[in-house]
Amino acid sequence: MIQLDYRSSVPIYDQLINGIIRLKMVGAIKGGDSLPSVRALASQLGINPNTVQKAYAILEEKGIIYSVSGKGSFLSEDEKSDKAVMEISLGGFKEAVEEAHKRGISREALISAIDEMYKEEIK
Amino acid sequence: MIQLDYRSSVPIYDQLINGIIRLKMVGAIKGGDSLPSVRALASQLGINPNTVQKAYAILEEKGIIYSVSGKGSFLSEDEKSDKAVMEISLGGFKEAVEEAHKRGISREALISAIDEMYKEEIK
Amino acid sequence: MIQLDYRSSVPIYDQLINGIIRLKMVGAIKGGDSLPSVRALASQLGINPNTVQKAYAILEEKGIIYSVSGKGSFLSEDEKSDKAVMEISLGGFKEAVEEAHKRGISREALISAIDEMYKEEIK
Amino acid sequence: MIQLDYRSSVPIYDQLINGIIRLKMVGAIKGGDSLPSVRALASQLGINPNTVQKAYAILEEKGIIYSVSGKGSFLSEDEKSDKAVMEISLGGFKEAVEEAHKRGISREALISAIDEMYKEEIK
DNA sequence: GTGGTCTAGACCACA
DNA sequence: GTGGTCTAGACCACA
Repeated sequence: MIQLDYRSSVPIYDQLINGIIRLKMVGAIKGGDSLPSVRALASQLGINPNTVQKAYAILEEKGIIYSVSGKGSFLSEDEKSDKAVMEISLGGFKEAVEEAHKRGISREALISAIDEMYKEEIK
Repeated sequence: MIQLDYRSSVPIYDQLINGIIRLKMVGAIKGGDSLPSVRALASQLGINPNTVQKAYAILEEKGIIYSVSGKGSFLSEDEKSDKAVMEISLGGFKEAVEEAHKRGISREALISAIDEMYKEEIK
Repeated sequence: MIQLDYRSSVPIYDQLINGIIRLKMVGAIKGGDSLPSVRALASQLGINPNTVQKAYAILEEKGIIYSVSGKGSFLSEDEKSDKAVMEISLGGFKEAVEEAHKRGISREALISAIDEMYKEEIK
Repeated sequence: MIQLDYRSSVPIYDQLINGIIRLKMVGAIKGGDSLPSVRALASQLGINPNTVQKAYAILEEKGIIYSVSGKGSFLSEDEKSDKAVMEISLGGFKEAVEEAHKRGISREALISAIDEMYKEEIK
């Protein structure tokens, strides 16, 4: 299930993208699986179909899913998809590292922050 | 000096905040130092005074700077300030770690990404 | 045999039309030959008979095939058919050339692109 | 100026993308130039701002333009942009060549079609 | 039913 | 004013 945070400044379509990528990363869904239809997911989450459409379109453009008109949307199975998923997953993290680096935070400080968080199972 | 990227999707006022925090982190400025006036900084960077004002207001709210009417703005000296600086600096990073963790990315994968980036001096 | 790509954004009925035209272009089928019945082709390809019907209707409209009630569908034999086949085959290509020309791409750039692709046996 | 064909099956946002790329290819606009605002272009063309927004978003994603909130949209100046423009420009043409190849049309037939069209200055 | 496109119109952050 | 997001709702081709 995808959990949306309407109060977040992160756009809903981005949260959707993240949610689907997360489901793939943790193995809840895999290549070839069909995704809920645009309308079904929209009504299930209580959001507008256009918003789901936007998320699906971006995922398709990245090669992570493919959509067939009149049939539905499916998770891609090829390598390219896995690579794209990994890239996006690490993308946000890398940006954060870059930002931290710009602020003069040392490699060690970052690693100890990670250790601390993983030790407490995050938060 | 603060370098702005007008093409970035990061708001200018956020870039300003980041810039001032960075200057403090790397020791270029320290507690008690005076900051340029809103107008001076705005004209120096060629941006709108409102934007500088917004950045200063947020920094003041966090306790990182303080303003004295008719005198100007100054970097705070107390511990609270240092903590706030560190918190903001690490804040975005921690969120990214949490997101990565949710996606099932291992601690090791994150650290190796950091190592790779610091080795190449970021990017 | 006609190979369908269900993931393609090109409609199935268009792929069918392309497939039949290709078979004629390469000489695998020729004027007078009978085509599989709508139902037979549909079941063989695992698609909806409506889709095959649509493809046949368009081919008939162009004069490339003709249907005889109770007998089936056949490839036309007259010149008009050959011309239509060529026209359809080159149609999309000519549009692309026109578009490229509008964009200021030179004749030479187009030809070198073709050479490159044919050298690598396309893609 | 960008000419739209509402009867075409090519989506309006794609026609917009093509139009802007064409203007860049022929040198009518160049790196650094500002584009009309989303709203201005929409009202000028008599279409919905969302449609222009979609075109701009895609162009930005390809690195061909960049948008600054509150400022406007601008043509990128870097090499990457030029490469993307060329790629998209030739992209449609290459697809057409591939399609023609699948249909068994020879390299020579394609080239003679090009020659014919360029001789008559297209159409 | 399914994805894709488009309009009309609102609201927000930013400059 | 400017880009960006989102909703509500319509219409289309396709299967």
